[in-house]
Amino acid sequence: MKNSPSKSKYHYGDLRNTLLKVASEMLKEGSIEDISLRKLSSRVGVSRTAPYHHFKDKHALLCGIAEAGFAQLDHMNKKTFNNNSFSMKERFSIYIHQYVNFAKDNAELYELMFGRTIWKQKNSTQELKDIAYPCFQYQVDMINEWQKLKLLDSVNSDENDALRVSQVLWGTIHGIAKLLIDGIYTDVGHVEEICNKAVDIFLANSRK
Amino acid sequence: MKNSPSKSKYHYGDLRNTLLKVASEMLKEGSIEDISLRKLSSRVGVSRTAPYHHFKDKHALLCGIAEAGFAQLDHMNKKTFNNNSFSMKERFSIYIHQYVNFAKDNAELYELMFGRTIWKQKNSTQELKDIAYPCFQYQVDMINEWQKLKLLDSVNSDENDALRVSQVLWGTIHGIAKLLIDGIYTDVGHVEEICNKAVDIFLANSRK
DNA sequence: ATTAAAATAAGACACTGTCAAGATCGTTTA
DNA sequence: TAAACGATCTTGACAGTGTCTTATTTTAAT
Repeated sequence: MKNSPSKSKYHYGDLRNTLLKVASEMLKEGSIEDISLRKLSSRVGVSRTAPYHHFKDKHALLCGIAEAGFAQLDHMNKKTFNNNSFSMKERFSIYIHQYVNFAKDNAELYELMFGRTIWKQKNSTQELKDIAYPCFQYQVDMINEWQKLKLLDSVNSDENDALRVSQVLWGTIHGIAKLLIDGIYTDVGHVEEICNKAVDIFLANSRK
Repeated sequence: MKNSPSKSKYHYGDLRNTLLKVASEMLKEGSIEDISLRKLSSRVGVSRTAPYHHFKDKHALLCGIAEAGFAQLDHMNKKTFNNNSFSMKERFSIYIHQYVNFAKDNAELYELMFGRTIWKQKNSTQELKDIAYPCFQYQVDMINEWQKLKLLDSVNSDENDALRVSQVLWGTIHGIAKLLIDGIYTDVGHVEEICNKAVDIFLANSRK
């Protein structure tokens, strides 16, 4: 009876992925705080402690959700950066808008990916780091390229300058995103204009 | 016996302020999540439900702590902006550095002031709004002034431009602060350099 | 002095994460 | 085939949380 996986009911099947999937759904419906292992378990139709056979603890499960988010974000960035139908200047603008909109449209997921819940405590899963760090790095690489193309300002005498610009730029888009999704910028309506302004400021020195 | 306030023990004295004070201490020792009403109460030496006569709920107490933070931040900003011993350009730079360092040195307090714990849910205390909103506004006002002085870029044709620059700048310093205190920028050592870079970028158009 | 109000406490409830001990299944081994 | 084993799932239990309700005590006001 190898072809009837749902016969026994005791062994769920692919519980790990089901938990991740349903938890992601819950994240879209409500906030991170609303996710409890007990509610998740009961929704999946399994006992409260069943998840502990697939995740070390709740924290590890949250890391698992964030992983998928980083894969998505990374893919999006790469697609944009390598899209030859736009000029580099356009791609830079698209990158900014896309990043902020990703955060806006997936607020709770973004909060999970870049929030203190995961990173503050040092117990971030190794699997998560393996996906997140390259994603971080790719953004730095993009900015390095844009600097080489003189699209972004760079001080050649300082070898750390590229890194500094990266850090400030990332800070900017991350900050805008955070102020939006945390409800401090109350009007979500002018996101595009805010992003346009950010693009202008960072491109300021490259417009002749 | 009106002059011996600590005689009865049943009526604490100024429990409200004591709770705020001790809770602030706990915030400096650990993280926000470590603050529970029960631990706080027992530390103050009072029953678990006593705080409910001075705060509607835990959320209101946290708002109370944040209030003091906003007062402190607002005072700091005003002091800097009105310090005639520095040029306006210097004051701008000091503002940036001071803001980020405030966040870095009071990480948990900053998290409370600008984090989702307070703002995401719409039940922020009116008292908090009355302190926070003017604090927000003062920063916009500063930036407006700097734009009028041509220190920061401004497009006169667009009346919303000043607001947009404000939003991007605030996003930048908020984002840098957040990436630092949430543990995503792992090296806190280069804060000053990052801030310097941010200053450079925003002042780019004003240096002739 | 009596009464009202304010402040504190204790009990209870529904949640939470997670540990320990048993139950059941599929797979491997002898 | 039978037995053993490990992976998976369940139930029970514990400590912790915020907060509601009810009772007690103190202070203030009349």
